[in-house]
Amino acid sequence: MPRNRWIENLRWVRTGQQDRSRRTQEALLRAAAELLADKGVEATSVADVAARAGCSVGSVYHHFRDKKTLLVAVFDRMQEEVRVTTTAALDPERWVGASIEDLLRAYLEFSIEMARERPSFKHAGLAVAETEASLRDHLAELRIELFDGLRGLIFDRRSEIGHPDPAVAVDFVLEQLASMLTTRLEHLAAPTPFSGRSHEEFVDEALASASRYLQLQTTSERKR
Amino acid sequence: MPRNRWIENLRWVRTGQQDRSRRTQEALLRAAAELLADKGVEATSVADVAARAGCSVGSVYHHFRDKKTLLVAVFDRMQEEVRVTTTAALDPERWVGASIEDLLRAYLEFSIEMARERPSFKHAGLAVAETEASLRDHLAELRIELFDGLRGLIFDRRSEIGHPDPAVAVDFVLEQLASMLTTRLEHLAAPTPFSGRSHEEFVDEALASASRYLQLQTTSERKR
DNA sequence: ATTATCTATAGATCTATAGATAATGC
DNA sequence: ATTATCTATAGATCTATAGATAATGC
Repeated sequence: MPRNRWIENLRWVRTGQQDRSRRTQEALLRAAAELLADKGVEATSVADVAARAGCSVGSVYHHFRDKKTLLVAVFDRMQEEVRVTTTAALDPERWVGASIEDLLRAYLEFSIEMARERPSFKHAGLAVAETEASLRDHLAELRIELFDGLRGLIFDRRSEIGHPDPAVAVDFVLEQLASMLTTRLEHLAAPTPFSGRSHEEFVDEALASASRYLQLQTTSERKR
Repeated sequence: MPRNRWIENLRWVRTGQQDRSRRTQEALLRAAAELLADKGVEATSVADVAARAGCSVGSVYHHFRDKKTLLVAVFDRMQEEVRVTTTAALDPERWVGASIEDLLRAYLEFSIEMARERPSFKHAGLAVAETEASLRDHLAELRIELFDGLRGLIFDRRSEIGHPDPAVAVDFVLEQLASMLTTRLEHLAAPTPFSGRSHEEFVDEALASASRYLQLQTTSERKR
């Protein structure tokens, strides 16, 4: 137990002073990330991580105070990458001239792309977050940041929306798309009605659905 | 290792010959189900289960060959209840006179009701299934049975559907609703755009969305 | 007599540490 | 001289079993 509440969430990660140290630490974080993605938190032992990183168990504990600290470090790094990417993606400058449908399509396609590049990224994160409240909170903040940003971009274009209550409708559509992405991209996909179909077909139908529900009007329609 | 492949999936659960035995077995299954729902597979030890059931560790191993056999027994029982309920629910006789919207509403409301009654039912099942392929397969079969049944009932009413490709559209809607239910009813719900709103509001919007996407026509519209 | 239960413990992991050994860079 | 690494192992779990003890019902 830490002596006072000001330091109870401080986790010690040693900052190496030799080149060798940084290489080992990097190897450990990388190995841990891969094993977490493959096998989950419980099945990944410190000895496994050390072996995959090509060093000893003792060395792990030289760099990280305990196992949890190592896991938190892995996930913190992942989260930071996501945060930077999200912030850049949500810059309104990037979306000048885009319609709501363009925004939603970009959201879907980018999410699918990310899942293809790093298959178990999200799964590993959720697994670690399950045992560590502070990470769960960080993850929640990230999600809120993403959805707030998207909601804002869409709301700037609310003249396209014919639905009588745009505030409710936009939230509903975001939840709808996020849920379907989760189902579609999750680690071990169970069979679902649409799982046999291609990502392209999925994106098309998802946009058709959102478009009809929001009652989106194209620019030409609004001009009339 | 079993001696031949014909018995390699046979798991031994002793059938008690005394009343006392059946009571203990019942208590063990019940205790295990509760602990699995609360803490997940890895965090539930055999000693925990024994303690909660009010008996000893040795007794657990009298009834179940090993820990996995106990978990499988717990989940098998859950699955059987689900299967019976699903089969009864999908009987076409029950739905004479129902519209597609009635069917979808019933699906949503029943799912929400179930999750309220037995909060961690599904979560526990998925946790066990993750470590046991045969259960994963059973679970997949159950899902397929549910979706095939629903798809059939809806297709019997396809004259209500205005969407140019009803086969695709029905699959898409089922996936959409199933995904959103998963998001909404999952064990530890993360914050989502729509998570602050009531179940009633959710059901209304989900049906509005499905109805617009499928281009459902009411009976009176079709008569015209 | 048979079946069910309990106590106690062996054996397998896994986390974390202590102490010895090797590499680094001022 | 300092920092990083390794080897070996203590201590904490957890699964599963052996053997003794208690309850059941023919």
